[in-house]
Amino acid sequence: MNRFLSSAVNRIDAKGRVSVPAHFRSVVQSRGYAELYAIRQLDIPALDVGGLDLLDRYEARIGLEDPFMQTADDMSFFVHGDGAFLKFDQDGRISVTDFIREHTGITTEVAFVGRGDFFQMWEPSKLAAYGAQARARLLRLRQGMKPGGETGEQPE
Amino acid sequence: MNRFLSSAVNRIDAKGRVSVPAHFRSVVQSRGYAELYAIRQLDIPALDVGGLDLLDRYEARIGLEDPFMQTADDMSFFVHGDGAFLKFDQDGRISVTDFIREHTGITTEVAFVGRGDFFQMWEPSKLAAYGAQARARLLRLRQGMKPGGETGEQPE
DNA sequence: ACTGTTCCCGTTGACGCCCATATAGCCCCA
DNA sequence: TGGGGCTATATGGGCGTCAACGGGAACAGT
Repeated sequence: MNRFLSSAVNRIDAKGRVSVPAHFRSVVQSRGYAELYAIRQLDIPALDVGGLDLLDRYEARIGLEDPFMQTADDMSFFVHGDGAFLKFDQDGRISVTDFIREHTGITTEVAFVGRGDFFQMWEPSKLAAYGAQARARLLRLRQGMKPGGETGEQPE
Repeated sequence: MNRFLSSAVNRIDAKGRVSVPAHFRSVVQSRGYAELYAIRQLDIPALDVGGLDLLDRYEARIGLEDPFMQTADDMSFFVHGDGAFLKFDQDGRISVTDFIREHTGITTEVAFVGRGDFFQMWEPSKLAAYGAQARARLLRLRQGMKPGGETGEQPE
């Protein structure tokens, strides 16, 4: 399977390196990503990491904004100017730079979370908190929806 | 028969493995599932396990949302971040990882429950409790009472 | 020269592969 | 029809492989 799926927490060693989960590495390879590109999430202390096609997604988002507005310029600045490339060493590890630490609050451990076409890096406790919120939002959504929808409904 | 039906309880061995019931394995094979996709239920301590079409269904549902809204992000977070692939060993066993244990409370035994197009994994006593509640809800319905009345216990 | 990065090696623990055993159900055959 | 053996399933365990991780040494940039 070549989608980023599931999550894992790995430790950062004394030299500031962390192993990217083996499953994610194989996805990276099967997708033919030569390098990984990381972008800071706007309102969330997480990094989105993926191939260069990750940029396409963000550029599509920018395209929805009025190019004369400040928002579009801010977004463009953010996406194009505030990203970084991550390089694997021979053991499949990347080094956790200040670029990563500042935005995420990561110190000693990194939580990797699959997101389909990309994955995220989190500080584990912040991930847990955010996950609980996301879950609560989905539950509210489900209770507000009419039962008997087709595609996404759980048989219950 | 091509559906996941009936239920069984199997033991987890010292290495953290558990046999998937042979009947379920034959359904898996007849459906041509190469690997199993597992996802945590939102508000119930159980895992839904099925083929890739289960994942496809969820992703199709996500595709209906505006990809830049919170809801789409929450759904992807849930489907991809709270999902995982399970691999059979050659004897038809899967290993019970922390991913499974955390959400379900499974420790020494696993209850497998057929649900038609997928099956579920439960901690046996929680399954029994949930089954009793479900039965009670159905009974109240038949008697013309409102479901979820004051006598109902919360899932635990 | 110093600091940070990259390469390479060793250790440890988890997991997959393979084989063994026990038990229960089934079939065959006398 | 009763008994014996065969088979399939669940389960246990030995062992090799690989991923995560730690650390020494080579290397490069300042």
